[in-house]
Amino acid sequence: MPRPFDLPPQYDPGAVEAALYRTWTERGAFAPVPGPGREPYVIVIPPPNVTGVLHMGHGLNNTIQDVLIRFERARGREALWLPGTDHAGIATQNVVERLVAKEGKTRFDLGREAFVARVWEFVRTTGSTILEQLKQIGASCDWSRTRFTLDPAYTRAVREVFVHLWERGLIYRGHRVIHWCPRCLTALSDEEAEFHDASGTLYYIHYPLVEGSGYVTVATTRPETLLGDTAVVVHPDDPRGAPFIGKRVRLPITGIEIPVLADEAVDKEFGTGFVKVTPAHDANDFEIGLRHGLAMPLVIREDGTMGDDGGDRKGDTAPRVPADLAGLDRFEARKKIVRQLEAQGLLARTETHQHAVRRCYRCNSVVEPRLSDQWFVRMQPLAEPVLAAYHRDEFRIVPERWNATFLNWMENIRDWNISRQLWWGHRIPVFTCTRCRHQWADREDPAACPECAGPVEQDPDVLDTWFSSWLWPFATLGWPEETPDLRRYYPGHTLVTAPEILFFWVARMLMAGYHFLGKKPFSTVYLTGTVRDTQHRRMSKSLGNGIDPLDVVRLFGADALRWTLIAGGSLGADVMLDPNDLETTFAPGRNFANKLWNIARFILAQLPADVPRLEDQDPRTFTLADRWILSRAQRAVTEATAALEQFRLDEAARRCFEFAWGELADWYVETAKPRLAADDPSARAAQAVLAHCWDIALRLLHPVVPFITEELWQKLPGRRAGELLILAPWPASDPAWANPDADAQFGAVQQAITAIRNIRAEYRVPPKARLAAAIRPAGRAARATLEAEHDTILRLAQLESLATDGEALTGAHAVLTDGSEVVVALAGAIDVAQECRRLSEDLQRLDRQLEGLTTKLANENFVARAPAEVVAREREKQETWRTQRDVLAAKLGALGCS
RNA sequence: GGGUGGUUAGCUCAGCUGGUUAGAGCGCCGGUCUCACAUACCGGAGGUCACAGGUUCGAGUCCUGUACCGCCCACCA
Repeated sequence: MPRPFDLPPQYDPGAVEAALYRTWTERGAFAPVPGPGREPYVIVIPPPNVTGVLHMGHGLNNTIQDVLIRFERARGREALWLPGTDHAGIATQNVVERLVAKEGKTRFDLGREAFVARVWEFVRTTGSTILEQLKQIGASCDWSRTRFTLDPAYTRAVREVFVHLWERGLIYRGHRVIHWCPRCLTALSDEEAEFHDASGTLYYIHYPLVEGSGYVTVATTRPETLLGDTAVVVHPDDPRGAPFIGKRVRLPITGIEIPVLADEAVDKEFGTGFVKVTPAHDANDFEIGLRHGLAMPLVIREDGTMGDDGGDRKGDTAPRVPADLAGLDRFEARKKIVRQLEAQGLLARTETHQHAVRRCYRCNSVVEPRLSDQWFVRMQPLAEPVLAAYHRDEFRIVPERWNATFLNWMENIRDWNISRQLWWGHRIPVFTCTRCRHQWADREDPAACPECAGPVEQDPDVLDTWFSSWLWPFATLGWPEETPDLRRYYPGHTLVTAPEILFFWVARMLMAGYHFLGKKPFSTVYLTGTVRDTQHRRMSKSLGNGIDPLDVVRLFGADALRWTLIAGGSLGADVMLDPNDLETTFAPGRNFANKLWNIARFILAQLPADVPRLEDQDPRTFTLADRWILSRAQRAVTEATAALEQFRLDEAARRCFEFAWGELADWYVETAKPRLAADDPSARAAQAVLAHCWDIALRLLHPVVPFITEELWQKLPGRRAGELLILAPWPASDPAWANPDADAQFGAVQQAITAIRNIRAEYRVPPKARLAAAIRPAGRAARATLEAEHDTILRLAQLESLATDGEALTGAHAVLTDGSEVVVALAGAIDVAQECRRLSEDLQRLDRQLEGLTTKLANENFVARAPAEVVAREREKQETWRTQRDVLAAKLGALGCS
């Protein structure tokens, strides 16, 4: 007799999630628990920007990490998920600069010290926002170990690393053309200057010869840089160049004379074969300039406006930027110069040109190549140990397809520009004596020059943000101190991140790990996909196609969000979400949570306070359905575990979903209802099986949908007080419960029920009508099963009576795959023609299949070459189908069908 | 230019080492408020697995090529 349900029929995630999360944290459930035989399992979070706001990319990435950490925690590992934030130099400075701009000021108005204080103030007030948001999606990080890349201890690590590299000659001052962002006013690394395809214009410009009347024509996308040209080059083998090499040409606009030189770097196929050389504003031209000892005048200033700005002028000291162009933005100057060229008849022609333009990854400004002095790290010595370790299989990348990309970058690694002309970040610990010019890197701020005791000044620049993030796997654990955490939790295990920071971060962490600790930082790199909209566009704020994960949490619950992200996309694949239809996108997860809620409402109403234990039941009281669902549970555990071990989170989620909803709720619960109402050993057996399987389902599903499962697990009777599902052991796969016979027999029962339901639907039998039916079993075994399950079939197919003794009935027919025959009595309702059509369609389909199969089995090659078990399986199938076919054919004959 | 991924039902995707009648969710059609759940239940329709070759007894699955979409890298200005 079911008790009244004291839970509402709808699950309200908003009412329970916050309290559950509080319980987990209060009980210290996220902290790693050391113990005998417990191996650590460590994930370090990719630290979000301290100014960041949670977006779907974070949602995906962190849900994956949470699933993995909860799985390993349940498996008994000493699981640590270490959280924290990144100071994100440029990004954070930009945010605060914008705030300051609202007050009508620039950072220069405030001055360095006041501005940095302002950033700190901002970070202190808003810096934990994104971590709080992570809590809302259920992230089970050990918050007691939260780190920030500008923490004092972390800063010591960064400084130690810098000085260490300096002492080994791996940091040097490079004088070359680097990427410069004229808006952020800083240098950028190669990785920070991203290529964007652009449709530009290729301008063909005449450079008149100084002597005589001819000219050479160059092609360029950047006419404004001609002010800084110091040569024209042509390939030495290019016959077009021969008459001009060694001659001098006159720059348009300024009239400055420059030489025509030969250089092999020129591509003869492109443009006119003549290339203008602007050594101070183009990395290639810089190389050419070096080879030929050219002057390298800077003609674009740091802010992107035109102007003489020094450079390596050598003997060439004439002003290069005319007064009417000085101070103009480079793109304005381009237009003006083009007009002037046209006016002077020096613009030969223009054509549209597809090319790639580098833009600042933080503000999207077009980057200006610029001759400059910066600090660089020599990367090759750091890369080599990582490559060697890669080839020893010490770590791996999933999905594997990223290996080629990773290797290509590592094998062609370039030195890393680490200095940034910013104020927010780790100040570069390089000091210079203003008296004797001695320069050194120091772990402590020196009071005076160690050489001459003269006054010292520190390098004004800060380090690239990534110069601190690359230490994340060990600096967060206390390195360079030999802390217990460092000993215990390094190396870590799984790193989950987006592929776009494979070079920025992942590769460099590997290099730092091997260089400074001699060991890998993690064993597996899991590269996630990208979250996109239905048009496959990356979700971004600027496109306005983003979905706020917190909106989803509010509308559908954190589990719904997690479900869609995990079950919706496979390993490393992009996840497509529809920002215009949140309902459709997230309903599956919400519906599933609600389903679990209602399964629980039912089960809880069936279970007494002292839940019968499975092992206390007499095995003879187990029904076919009991044996079947226990067998399915065993399979679910095995398959879900295997899938998670292979990082197939989607597969695990779907398998558990099928177990809970498709197998447990749709079939087992339905078969068990009448037994549960009784008070006898069979009822107790059903209760024990139900409780057991439900417990397994909740444990299996917990990593993906932690809130609803914890909430429902708390309601299960018979647990020790205070136990938490998050800390409950992962279910063991007990092979003793595997039962292929039960699988097959229950499958036959399901088929019989479905066949009868099918007939009812086709003949539009009202659901309330109870019909008579008969089954003629195909054999003795089938008879035994169907007779034993008589009551189940009767109830689930809504029958009045069910005969299994071959009683003749008039009605609608179906033949099951084993040849068992089903007849549903439909006295007046039967339309013989319709019946003939239904059955003959079945027969035709079967004949088609049988024909294919017979051909296959008649093929000597197949029988000889296919594995014996495959052949045997096909023979068995043929046997079954023949039986089914014969029964169908006989039935058609009996009905008098043509 | 090099590398790499995708193309399976109207939509979003599974389909792992080639071997049952290619699956799921959503949507759609028909029927049900059946005492856990209408965010549900029952039944159903819907796919020449992008295209063309090839390997094989057998190909959605392996190979080659083509087309389209995407991502990464790259010093043709």
